[in-house]
Amino acid sequence: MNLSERKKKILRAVVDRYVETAEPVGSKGIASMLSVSSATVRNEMAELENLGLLEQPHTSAGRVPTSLGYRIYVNELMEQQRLSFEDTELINKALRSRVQQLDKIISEAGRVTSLLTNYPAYALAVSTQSVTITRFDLIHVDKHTFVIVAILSNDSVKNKLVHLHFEVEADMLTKLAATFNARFTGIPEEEITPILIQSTERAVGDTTGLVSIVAGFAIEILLETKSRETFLTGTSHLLEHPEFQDIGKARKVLKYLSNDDELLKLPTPELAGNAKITIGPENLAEELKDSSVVVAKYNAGDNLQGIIGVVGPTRMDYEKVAARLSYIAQGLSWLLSGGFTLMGIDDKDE
Amino acid sequence: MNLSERKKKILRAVVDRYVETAEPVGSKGIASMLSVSSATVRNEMAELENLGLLEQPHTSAGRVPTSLGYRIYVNELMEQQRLSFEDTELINKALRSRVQQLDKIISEAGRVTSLLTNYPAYALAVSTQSVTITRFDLIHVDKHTFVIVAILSNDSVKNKLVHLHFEVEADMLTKLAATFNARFTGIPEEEITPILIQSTERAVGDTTGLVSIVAGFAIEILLETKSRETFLTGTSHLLEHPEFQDIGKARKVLKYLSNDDELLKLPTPELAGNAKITIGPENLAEELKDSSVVVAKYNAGDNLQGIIGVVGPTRMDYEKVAARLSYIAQGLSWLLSGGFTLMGIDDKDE
DNA sequence: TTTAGCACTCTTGACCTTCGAGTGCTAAAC
DNA sequence: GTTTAGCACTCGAAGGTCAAGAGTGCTAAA
Repeated sequence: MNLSERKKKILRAVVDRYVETAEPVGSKGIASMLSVSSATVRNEMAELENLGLLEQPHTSAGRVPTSLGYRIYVNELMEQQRLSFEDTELINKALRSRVQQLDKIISEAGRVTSLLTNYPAYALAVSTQSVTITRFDLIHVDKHTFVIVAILSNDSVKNKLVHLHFEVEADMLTKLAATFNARFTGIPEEEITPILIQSTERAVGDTTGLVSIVAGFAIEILLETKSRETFLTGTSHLLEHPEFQDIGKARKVLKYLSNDDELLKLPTPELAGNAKITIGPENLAEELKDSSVVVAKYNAGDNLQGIIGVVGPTRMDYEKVAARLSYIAQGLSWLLSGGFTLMGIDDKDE
Repeated sequence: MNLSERKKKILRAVVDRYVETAEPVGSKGIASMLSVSSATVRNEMAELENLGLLEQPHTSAGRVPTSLGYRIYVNELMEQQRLSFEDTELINKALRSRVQQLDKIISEAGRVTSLLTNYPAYALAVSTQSVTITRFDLIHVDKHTFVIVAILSNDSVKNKLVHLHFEVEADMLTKLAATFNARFTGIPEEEITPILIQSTERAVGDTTGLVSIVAGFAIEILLETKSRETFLTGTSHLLEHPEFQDIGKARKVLKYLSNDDELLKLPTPELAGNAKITIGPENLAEELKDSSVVVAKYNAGDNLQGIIGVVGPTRMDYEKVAARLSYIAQGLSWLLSGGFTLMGIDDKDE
């Protein structure tokens, strides 16, 4: 869109002021900022309204940006904001927490996102590639107990402690592990069929159900890694914003966000680190037609990537939110894919 | 409290009706149920009001139960409700889901609780006893890779895949595991000191940092099991109830619930399975003085117990909520402490 | 092209009125 | 002594009116 410099300034001023005050902005306030008269501003505003960038809630009110107006603002007027030192420190600290479990880190990232933006935040982890088991180990603990350890193709490791009501020898477990390594590695969940299980039972001469136990575990963890994890935090922030004083609206959005399946359908940016902004009616979901979504992608190793995002009214400080989100996503990418640390060693900085 | 039969009937009727309609109940409606005149009911109601069990929002309105009124209702008038077949089936199905990870089961229990009660639900898992590691195994995967497996005193198993930038022999890992089993088992996190780590390094002649890696992992998981897990679901349900049409109230409660630390302070029932009800001002938290909390405890083995609960307005169908919550808590206890199943075998009923 | 001036529009909040549900009280009935 | 019919009374909810004020569009002058 080709706007004169003055129109750009006015649009920018309207957006900034409306974001701050949540009230329609009149020509007078803007006029003083540009040192022109209010009448001039009114004329310009009328043209911006014709272009579909501004609108009036009613004839005798000030102007409010339309979603198209926000779009222009985001595409052409917005600048890359630098984060304050306090903000980056807060983010770094949250991400550098001691517990290094994947889902803890991700949910923590969601928490800090919500904290820094004052909007509800969600965080997703999505595996992009089908996972298989690359190795089985069976550890004999005592006569009635052993541990199944499975190493997955995405380098995560899963385990389960099994109590038996019959006895089992370490030798038997070693043999069984070898068989599983021969027959059950490198195959997806769908190929672990009852037929395979039965033929394996015959092969090792198992009548106790041991094979079923281990195979069942294999199925379970493969299914589990397929499933996506979602975290939602800071929902109460939604109610702080005047556009959600209408309980009905707030409820609609909150309900939508509580549904994990819907969260997975939300927009996804192509590039990691860069924030993607979806404004009002640009959202596919009916429930979000009045809301905006800002998301950023992070990479967590070859097999996993994820999204963090916030949801709020279209009247949102896109500059600030996008900057924070990008930073957090970049931090996550770094932490999860490259920045391996020797645990317990480099955290003397607490 | 010693009430005449008729007063009990009237109190019960007022509570039931108010729970249903959310509007102050007048003498007329009650009168028809007891086949007396409205004037009689009015007299009785006036006495109930003197006793502090009912109150009027304003002079010319019907009556509403006070928190004391609800308390009497819960203590003396409420009956044990049986769940419908549909409800029990729904609960069973949710708890019997395929993925058997502990936190998944617990969060799922929260989800179904919220679904069945139409209130926000929370679920906590609290370990009651200090956990130690009972056994280490180090599995050699390839020259640069191995897996640490630690079995804990509460029968859970933790692991981590470690990539090294130097090479390591299987023999070394075997030796290291033996050392850790000798020195690091049965001790709490506080006793894994830098001094212990250094002396262990000298004992096995480790200059590569391997000992630090394994010890760091031990510290991490011991810290992690100490931390409590909380899950909150169904927050949007709160907004469905007329007492939370006031955004300010809703926000206060939602914000309170979003704080994990606060959730841990909520009331705890003594007996597993039995629901405990805390009404309005009985709650210690200022934020919940207008709300009620119903909680039930479940046991999950010797070392772990937890709470599931719902939060809603004092105008709550305590009978229904308490029954559902007890059932879910009992189901969880059974599932997590006793009812071991051979995974992947007994779920043909899907 | 910009600006001062002015009539016009529309929301907001204050204030009033009406309506009706429900009450408390009194006196009569059982 | 208890119950009930009757009636005056109270108070909130809903709707209507009105004045104030913010902001606009338009016109005509600078």
